Amino acid sequence: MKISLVAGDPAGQPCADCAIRCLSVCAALDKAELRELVHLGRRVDFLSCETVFGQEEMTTSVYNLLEGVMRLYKLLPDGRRQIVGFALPGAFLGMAISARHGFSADAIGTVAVCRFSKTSFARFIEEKPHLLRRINELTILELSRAQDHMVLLGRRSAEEKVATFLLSWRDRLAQLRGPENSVPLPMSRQDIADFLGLTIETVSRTFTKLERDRVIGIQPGSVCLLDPARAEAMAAA
Amino acid sequence: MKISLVAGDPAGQPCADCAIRCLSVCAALDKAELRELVHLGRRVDFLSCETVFGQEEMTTSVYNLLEGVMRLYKLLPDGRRQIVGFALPGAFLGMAISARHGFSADAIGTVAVCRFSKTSFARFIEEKPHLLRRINELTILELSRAQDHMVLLGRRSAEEKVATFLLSWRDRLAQLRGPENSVPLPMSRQDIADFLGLTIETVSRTFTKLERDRVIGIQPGSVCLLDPARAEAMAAA
DNA sequence: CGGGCGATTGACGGTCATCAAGCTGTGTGG
DNA sequence: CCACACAGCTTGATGACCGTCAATCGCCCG
Repeated sequence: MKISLVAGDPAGQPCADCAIRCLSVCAALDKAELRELVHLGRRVDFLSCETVFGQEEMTTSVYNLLEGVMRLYKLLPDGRRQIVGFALPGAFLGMAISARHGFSADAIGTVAVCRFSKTSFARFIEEKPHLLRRINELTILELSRAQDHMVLLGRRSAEEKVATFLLSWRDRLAQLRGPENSVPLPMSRQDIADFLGLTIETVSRTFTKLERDRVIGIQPGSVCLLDPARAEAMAAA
Repeated sequence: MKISLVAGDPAGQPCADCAIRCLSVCAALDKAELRELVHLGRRVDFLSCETVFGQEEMTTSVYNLLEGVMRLYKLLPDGRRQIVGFALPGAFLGMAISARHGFSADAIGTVAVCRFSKTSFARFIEEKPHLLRRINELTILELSRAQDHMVLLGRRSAEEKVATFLLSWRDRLAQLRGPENSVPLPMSRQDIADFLGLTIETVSRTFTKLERDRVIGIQPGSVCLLDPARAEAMAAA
């Protein structure tokens, strides 16, 4: 299952005809700036489950996600995992105050990123308020998603969690590929569980319950939203 | 219970000798810029439990918290509440992409803020990359706190939640007022419960359990960390 | 003294985690 | 072509943790 949109030629003009430019941080740049940026960044590909960067590693690079989906997660010392988000093409990752990454990021399916050295990107950014503003906007958007997710984790039942997840994942995909009632789920049940603060068994049971109630249809690698209205009602806003 | 640090004279020079300037977004500004900013902002005071801004209200202003503590929370249609954070002096609130606030903010105890009209502040910010960078840093810090909190909400037990909360709240206060084993808790048990994704009863029971175990001492309006090491162990990193 | 609010404590039950078994689809090798 | 293995997912039985409901306490203030 690939969520990918085709990105620019890895060799030739990575930026000029980059398919996700309009979504990404680069949307803020003009042609001259893009030409400058080409020399700083480098396309890197990752296979499924490979780690792009790990929690506590030094933050040497920043990343622009071109194709694929990534899971961003934090681990507790005893191995419990919380996925703090899924990244889609256009996401800008690796910005951190501290010298070390606060979470790990790895590929769900194959992934392509544009990697920049943190220092050269920081130099590039200086005195480019429009780019800074764009980065700030993305950060605020991420923060707002995080706040929504706190409500989900702290105050919603298992059923509400699953319904909310399916709807908001559908909406995020719709922004990339247009509206669609079939919702691809490239991540595993375990990933979904670790995102929603549940166990894999509860996620599985809730999926089958939603299917019995004719709210969704379960297919390998995706679900179909048969009754979006009921799903919205279950999500309880 | 007041966490306040004295802020500048509301009449005279609100910025020049503002006690929290070094903590706030204004730390990025030089004297000339501060003089300019004085005319844009206006000090506003709030009584306990008054609302500074509400979820879904238009974002007409941005706020710099000068004194006091605020709770930031989201409500579900059925009234369930999740507190997404507590704001301390130096916090910069009200930045949002959307035209409406994503959460409500109200005063815990008396509060003083510096209020700016969003549009005039936006104009002031233009072409001030150093200020923009400072705002971005605060946003990233907030995002990082949100991610930590997602782990707490999704993957920690009640006891771990409470222990983690007490330690991290102590650490935040320490940044303002210096280290201290007595931890003021200006917020109610209900606030703590809604922050930790628990009920008030569970919070109360967990507090008394920690007291029985000689980890904390409970006083009206604060707790004393008797055994910080044990607390750290219970928090499980 | 009485009212009221916040916090605490207790009894009980439900939701979801845990443990364990079975299922399904895919790839592999005989 | 089929047996087998394996991983991911589903299903079932059981119980713990924490939510719910209710009573009580402590304190402040009128």
